[in-house]
Amino acid sequence: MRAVTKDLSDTYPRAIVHVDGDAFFASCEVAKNPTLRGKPVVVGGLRGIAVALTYEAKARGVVRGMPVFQIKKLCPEVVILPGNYEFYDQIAQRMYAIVRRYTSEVEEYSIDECFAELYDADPEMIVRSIQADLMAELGVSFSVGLATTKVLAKVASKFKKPKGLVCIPQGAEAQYLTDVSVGKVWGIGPATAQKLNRAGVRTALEFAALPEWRVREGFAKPHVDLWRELNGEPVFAVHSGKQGMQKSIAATRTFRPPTKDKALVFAYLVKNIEEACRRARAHGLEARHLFFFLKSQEFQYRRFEATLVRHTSATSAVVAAARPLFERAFSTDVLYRATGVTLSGVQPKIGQSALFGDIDAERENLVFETVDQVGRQFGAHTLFLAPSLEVRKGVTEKPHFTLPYLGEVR
DNA sequence: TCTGGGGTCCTAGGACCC
DNA sequence: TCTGGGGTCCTAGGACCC
Repeated sequence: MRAVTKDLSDTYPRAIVHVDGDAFFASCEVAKNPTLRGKPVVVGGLRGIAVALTYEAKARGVVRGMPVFQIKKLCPEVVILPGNYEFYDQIAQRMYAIVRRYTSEVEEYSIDECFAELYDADPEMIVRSIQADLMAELGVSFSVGLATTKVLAKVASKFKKPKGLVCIPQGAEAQYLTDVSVGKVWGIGPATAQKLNRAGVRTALEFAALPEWRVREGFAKPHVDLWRELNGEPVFAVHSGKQGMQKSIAATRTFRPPTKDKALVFAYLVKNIEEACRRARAHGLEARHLFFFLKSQEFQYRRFEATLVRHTSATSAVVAAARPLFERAFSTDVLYRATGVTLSGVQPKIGQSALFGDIDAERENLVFETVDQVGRQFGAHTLFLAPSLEVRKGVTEKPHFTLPYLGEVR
């Protein structure tokens, strides 16, 4: 224990916190349904593989990415749940709000993580309090790390999961980095880990101990930045507010089997556009640029982009921009396996007054507000554009009717 | 694993200009 | 122009993260 009278500005010239959910999706399910507590619980995602699992499931040998049928064989008593991202997002919003009670500098890094910067005299006491509040109010446990940089705070929060509370004051870095393999450091992926291993660097401490000139000579800027952060020099800022704003919205889908059918490929593309626009509207965002790609069975990409006539989140406007590009892009002798779309140049939707006079925009907005309302009431994608009908074979037929800007709708 | 889906950032190299 | 050395802007794609 350090003497309580010690001046903490020496130990934390900057106090960066990282808060990280423990088995987050699975924990949320347990918080919602307490009878699951203590049981092996798995949240399954696409195509029936585990995307999150409780520590009880982990203890029985279940791992992320394991197919559901295999999990059931391994552990018949396991509870498998489909996953409810909207609910997890609600818990995440409450998590951010709790951390904001202690500082306004909060970066919403992902659905189960945030960074924050503290300016208090005793940051170690504050992080204990944050962690206790999260546990008490959400019923979900978080691991919390405190250090002098973002990269070190990440090391700290990961150091003792679950329910870990690890503080790395200035000067104590080495003891925490010595057992961390270099590939586990935030920002070092497989390619760089391999390169470092070939150079004889295996742990985070060995990387941090390299002389600066070697790092600058052998690596690009991102890894020089990491090296500096591991050595306690703050490079990465905590991005709160506008800086943290989302810059693009993407929707991509691989289809099986791959196809040469032009109408079908276009239908998938329209479906992706619908999805991206729906999410943009849900977040009150509008986009200025459209990017899309067609991906062949050989993983060759053809990319296209267009600037939209104005900032918009109207599906019809985006489809209208995409259609002529698609017509030119599509090749009849290529086998396609996926399409994807990205809306970029994203900004919050401007108010009615600023749009005053733009009748087209007003009407489009109105139409899609209706679409979203119907979606909320009857399930997303109850209404959709006629071209994407191709991908909905097998869906029960509904009476169809026509709406302005949407064309034929079912 | 024969290769999911949603994001961000950086860099190498070509085109173009002086 | 038989051609040196820059800047700048753009794009394709790599690398990484959750």
